[in-house]
Amino acid sequence: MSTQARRERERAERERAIVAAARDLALAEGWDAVTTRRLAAEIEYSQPVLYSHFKGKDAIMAAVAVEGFAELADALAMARASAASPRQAVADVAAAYVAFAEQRPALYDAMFTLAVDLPFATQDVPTDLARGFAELAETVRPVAGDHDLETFTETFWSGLHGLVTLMRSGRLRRPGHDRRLAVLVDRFSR
Amino acid sequence: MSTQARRERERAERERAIVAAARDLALAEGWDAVTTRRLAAEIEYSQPVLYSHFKGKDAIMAAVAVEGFAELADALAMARASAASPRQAVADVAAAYVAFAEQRPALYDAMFTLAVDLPFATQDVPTDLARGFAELAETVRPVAGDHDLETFTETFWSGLHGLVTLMRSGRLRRPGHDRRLAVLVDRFSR
DNA sequence: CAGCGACGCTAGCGGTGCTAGGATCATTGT
DNA sequence: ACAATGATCCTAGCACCGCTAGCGTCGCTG
Repeated sequence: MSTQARRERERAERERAIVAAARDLALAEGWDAVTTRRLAAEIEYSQPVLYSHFKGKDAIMAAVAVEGFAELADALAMARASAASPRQAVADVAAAYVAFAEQRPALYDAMFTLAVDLPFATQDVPTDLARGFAELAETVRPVAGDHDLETFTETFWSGLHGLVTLMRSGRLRRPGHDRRLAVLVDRFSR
Repeated sequence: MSTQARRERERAERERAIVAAARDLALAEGWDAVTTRRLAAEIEYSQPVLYSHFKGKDAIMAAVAVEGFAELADALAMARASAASPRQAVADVAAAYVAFAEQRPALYDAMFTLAVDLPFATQDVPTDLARGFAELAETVRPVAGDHDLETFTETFWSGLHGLVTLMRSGRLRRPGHDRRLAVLVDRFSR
């Protein structure tokens, strides 16, 4: 009976290895470089093994994204906790959000621009994603005025997301980024 | 000598047909359905002909995107011209921007999320794109306060872009969209 | 120890963007 | 008038993609 336990452990370990390999490869060379063949080679198994763990490549990307949600939530929480004032918290959290997206572009893509098939605005959204959103909401709560907090937070989030994606895709030039972020924070700090 | 003129005319016509076919196919079935083979079949030529007109599929998408810039600029200009007040203009232009993205999602994708290789923040940006940006800038000029106008416009644009992309990728629910847009407009109207 | 079931492999399917090479046809020079 | 030249467009194919069918092997169970 213990051999079965070992097999299950090995299987879980292999699943972790798949997600880790996908994540590392995406961070190093972008998602285009993450093919099922390379992934299989990386974990030293054959290609079909991937499909005994995940429904397809999208599901693997979704798993990577879920890991990213936890990291982002942590980063936002840390920025909020160490801010001197509520208004400063907005600026710090915004900066942390943008820094996360800039330092882990592939991770950010998996979370917010690719892999559409993971639950977002439904009932069972990943808890770490909800945590990140809650961090944003608590951050802007003191400056939301009489706006609906959820709506206000979503709009602020959209502003951050727009800045990140437009800059990373070359639609906005790198210099000026700090000023744009400052404008956004200013507009959402009343 | 006139036969050469005819050939050039036919060639230009064929190039227009390629872009039109790509555009129609993308609008009808999304960019995933736009393959070089289907495109070739659509224009009733063989696949390699595409490559005598464009460097690759990305270049075809870029051509479609450039057409889209003209449409967007027109839509924004019309919204701005018919607005009753400067503040109303901000709301109307924002609504026009979002409506454009919602009604022509494939076109919007080509313009702002895919096809990275077209000139954006460089010297020779497509004139229609510059026109669209100028429309945005003139719209927000009365409400920009003492912010740098270009920075202010870019940030407002980012907010719109974020709303559009997050909603279209399922990260934001459809209901609440109007309220989010209202919050954004409110924040950027002083 | 025989039978069975789970597991992971090889091989392959239908598709992608893109290109090499040859055939065809109009234009040009003699 | 005819041959050489050049442009034009097609067939065929390359290397790769995500994904799957089917088989062999190995270990557990009766």
